[in-house]
Amino acid sequence: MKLIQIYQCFCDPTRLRILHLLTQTPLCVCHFQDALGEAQVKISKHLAYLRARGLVATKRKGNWIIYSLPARRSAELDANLECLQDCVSSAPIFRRDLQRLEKLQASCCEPAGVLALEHS
Amino acid sequence: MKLIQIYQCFCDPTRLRILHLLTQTPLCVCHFQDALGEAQVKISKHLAYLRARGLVATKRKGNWIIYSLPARRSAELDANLECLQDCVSSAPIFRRDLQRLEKLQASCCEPAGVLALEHS
DNA sequence: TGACGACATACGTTGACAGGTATATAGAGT
DNA sequence: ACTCTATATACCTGTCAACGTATGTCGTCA
Repeated sequence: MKLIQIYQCFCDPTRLRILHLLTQTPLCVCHFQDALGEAQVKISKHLAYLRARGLVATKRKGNWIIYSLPARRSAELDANLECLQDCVSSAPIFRRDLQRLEKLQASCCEPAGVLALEHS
Repeated sequence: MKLIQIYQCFCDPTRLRILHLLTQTPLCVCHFQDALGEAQVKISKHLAYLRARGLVATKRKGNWIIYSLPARRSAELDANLECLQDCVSSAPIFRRDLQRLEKLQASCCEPAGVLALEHS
């Protein structure tokens, strides 16, 4: 049951924060590290978890690996991501993540991560 | 984070089926047993799990214990239950659960379970 | 080719949870 | 008081996931 995998991915705070950022823009690992303030291993393993279940897609860009929501998503995933957005928009942790992300914009892997939308 | 608990509850197939039935009507344990075709222990433990996290409420009625969605629900819970409904309405397992439930209606704990809506 | 940076993976530990078997509780009816 | 029925809980086992530490991989650039 595909739905179950979605909920399994959703039931960890770190993964929820990751997915929340991804609904805004594709990102490389170091952006997640900085925006969430978590260790590289932790981020990397949660991303692998999400990837194994098809909730995120990857694309290499030089030294960096850009994570994004998959281009073609199931109706279930779209519905739940939207629902997540609604539930989360007011929560302080998620707002803070977003704010920190915005302050990073051009720092780390340059425009690569944040502007990947236009390039792809 | 309350949201996490919702997703934790949602990430097991049996619990998902239970919640799906509860969006239709309050039910006693034996109704779940029959509709889902699962053992009493299994149902009972998943109900306890849901109850511990506030996703369901209970009410004693003679020999039976009626489970229902809590009267006052958080916005998050409501949103996710609605989303679940949308995702699940076409899935065969869930349809089958509902059909089996309908055939049980007046059998087990009489009107107690299914009609609890009107009594409360 | 060698070093460095970004990211992934192996390994070990710990804790949570799913499932089953067996047993307890609690109300109803006799 | 005893019994029956509905439901819950204790205990055990296996699995999986979270986290940290250490190490591997793979591009890039000199």
